[in-house]
Amino acid sequence: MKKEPQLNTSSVCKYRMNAIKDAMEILSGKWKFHILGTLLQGGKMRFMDLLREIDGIAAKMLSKELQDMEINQLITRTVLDTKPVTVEYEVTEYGRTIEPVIDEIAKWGIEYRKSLYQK
Amino acid sequence: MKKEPQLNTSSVCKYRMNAIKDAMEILSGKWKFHILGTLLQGGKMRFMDLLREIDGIAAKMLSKELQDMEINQLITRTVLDTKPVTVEYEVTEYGRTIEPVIDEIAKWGIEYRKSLYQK
DNA sequence: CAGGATCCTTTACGATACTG
DNA sequence: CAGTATCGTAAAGGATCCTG
Repeated sequence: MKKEPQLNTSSVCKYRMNAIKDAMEILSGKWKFHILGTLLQGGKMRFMDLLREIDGIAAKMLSKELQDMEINQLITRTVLDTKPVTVEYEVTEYGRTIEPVIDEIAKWGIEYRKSLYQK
Repeated sequence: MKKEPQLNTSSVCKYRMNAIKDAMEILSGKWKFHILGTLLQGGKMRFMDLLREIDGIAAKMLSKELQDMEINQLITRTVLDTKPVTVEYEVTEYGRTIEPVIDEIAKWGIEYRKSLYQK
């Protein structure tokens, strides 16, 4: 009796799985995709704009997430010399590379919502 | 002088953003994508298999995330009548609809890793 | 306006030990 | 093997007040 050739899933796709893990290190959290999505389609936005747009987020969380994303170069933060100050947030070119991911999530989310109403 | 027609970003894309929010309600957390990705390419897998595959996860977390995902019908849990018991986890057809999302995350993660080494 | 500081509650997450 | 129980830390999340 022949033994099945063992398909070693352990090593074959570790690379891919580590990539997912690394990606989630940057992108995890309830709000990152939401903020990024909002910013991607809103262009330059101010703190208050984001706070209004993003339903349910607290100022503290928004502030913290924005800082994270600035550190990771996904967005830029620009302070304009007005009175009172204006601060603009914008997605960087690098941040834009996440757009396909967000598109897929949005697509899935839309279908998911549909399935909820069908039940 | 003509005034630009105001593109009302507030309402136009609320739908999409809510979809993202809903999706993240189901998929957020450090491990969901990782577990799902592992299970997608490993087929039927047992608890210990997953624990070994998924680097860094604790049994408690794995157990909890699996329960969540079972409730949300992303995976099935099958108990086989052996001694000691065998439990198999498998992605449902519905769970498979998340594959494109995971593919995009993996793709992005791979590029992200590359960019790390270039610095 | 754009937030930080403070206080408090609730989840998320993790390590270790134990059970059917 | 497939988990649960227990305990502890760290973040998430909310409310209110404060500052340049």
